[in-house]
Order: sequence, then structure tokens, then C-alpha cells
Amino acid sequence: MTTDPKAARPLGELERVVMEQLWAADAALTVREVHERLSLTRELAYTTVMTVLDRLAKKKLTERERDGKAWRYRAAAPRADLAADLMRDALDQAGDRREALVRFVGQVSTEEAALLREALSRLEALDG
Amino acid sequence: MTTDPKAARPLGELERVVMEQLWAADAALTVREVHERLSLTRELAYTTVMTVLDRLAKKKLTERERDGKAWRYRAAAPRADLAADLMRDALDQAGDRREALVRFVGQVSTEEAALLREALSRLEALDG
DNA sequence: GCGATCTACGACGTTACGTAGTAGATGCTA
DNA sequence: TAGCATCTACTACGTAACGTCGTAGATCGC
Repeated sequence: MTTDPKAARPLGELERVVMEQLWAADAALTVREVHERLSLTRELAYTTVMTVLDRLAKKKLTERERDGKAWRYRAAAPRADLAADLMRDALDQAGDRREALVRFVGQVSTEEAALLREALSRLEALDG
Repeated sequence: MTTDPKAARPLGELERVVMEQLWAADAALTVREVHERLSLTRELAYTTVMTVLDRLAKKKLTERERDGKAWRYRAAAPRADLAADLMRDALDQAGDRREALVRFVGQVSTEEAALLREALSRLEALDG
């Protein structure tokens, strides 16, 4: 689990692209910086980006720190964590976990299956 | 994949309990039957259940067939399929699949990890 | 033919999200 | 230090999903 044990609803479309900027950045970004990056591919009001960043913070998906009069935002958790949380939630909704996992591995690509085996091996090595 | 290759958004709360009735039933159920079952634990108008069943049908999550003047609904896909689809969607959102899978297996229970290994073995046996 | 039962469709409240404007606080600069 | 640029806080609006029903009309069995 990342942080919240509850409801990790999938991100909205704009929320996702904003988070992607944060994940892609080395450091925490200001609203302006995120806005600038997004402006390369779409038109958005500065305040729109600010609102989204703010909402993400309220949802605990971003954290922010002061930098002068501005806030700097960074992702509260790695992208992979978010994805893993969503996978968990999905699995939790299945009645029969075994069956759900069977279906899941049955639909992943060969590469993904290999990655899964690898991850499990690594886990085994750790757990002993 | 179950049916729709796209957006398998998680079900709403009422949609979920309705689907659970369908999954739990041996045969296709009428609105009345679903309503009766749900009425055991909560109060709902008959038409509310009907609306939900209808919406689920429009979303291709249920299929229906005539039975006299009434419709009989059944889940369009096994519950496990839905869960697996959601897991897929979640995985697809991860930037780095490897990392996401590592995080995922890192948070599943020991039992789930075992089930995953089992499912992968089975897959391997099939794929050769 | 009637009454019970169904469906079709519209409606309303709430919440999430995309999108943005206004007002006021704040910090840099000439 | 006065003022402009910049930032935040807050409010707002439209849309879509969903929970929740009601009404009207079709339909089936007696």
C-alpha cells in the first residue's frame, strides 16, 4: 500500500497528465512549471493547473512545500505504487482471488508474465 | 480481456451489489428477483433496481433475454474477468510495468503470491 | 376486459473532474 | 516604498456517472 488503505480511484484525465509531469520531474515543481510543461501540448489556464494540483494534494496524491510565495508540488508516491494500489483494489473486488489471478495472468503479455515471475522470485528470495 | 478493450471503470456501489446477485445466481434473474434479494438487506424501489440493471446492460456488463414481458439479466462476464480487466487497466497506467509488478507482488499476501505462482505455472504449462 | 406487472424514459440530487475567473496576499524591482 | 507581477484561495459552472424514484404506457394472465 502506498498511503491510503482506501479507495484508490483512477485519476481523471487531466489529473493523470499532471501527475505524469510530477513523476517525470527530478524535483518538486511549481504550478507555473507544471503549467509551462503542459502548455507545450495543450492550452490550459494557469489556475486550472493550480486547481488540479490542489485537488491532488487534498487527495494526498501530491505533497507540497513552500518556496517563497509559491508552492512546490511533488508526487506523494511513485507511479508504480499507484498502479499497484489500483491492482490491489481490483483484486480485492474479485470474489475468488485465485480465479481472478488466473484470469489476470492469462491476459498479460509474455513479457509481463516474465516480469511477474521475476518479481515473485525476488520476493521469494527476500521472504526466504 | 472480457469484452470491451476500453475503460473498465470500477462499478458504483449499487451496481456492484446488483452484479453480485447476478454472479451468485445460477440463472438469469428478473428485475423482481434481484429486487427481492436486495430487499433483504436494504430498501430500494423496484424501478431503482431496474434502472441499474438497464445501465449495466448498456455498459455491456449484463446481457438480457426476454421471458414473457419481463427481461432476465445475467452477468456478461465472470466476476473474475472484471477484476482481471481492472487489474490490467491499472497495470497499463503504470509507466514502468516491471516496477509496478514488483510493487504489486510486494504488497500481496503470502497466499496471493502463492496463487500467482500457481497461475503462472499453469500458464507456462499451457504456453509450453 | 381488468388488474397486476413490466418496461421505457425522464428526473433530481450528489460527487468527481475539467476548466476558469476574481480577489486579495506577497514578493521583487525601480 | 510604491507598484507591478505573481501566487494562492475561493468560488463557480458544465458535464458525466451514479443512486434513487416516479409516471405513463405496454402487456400478460384470468
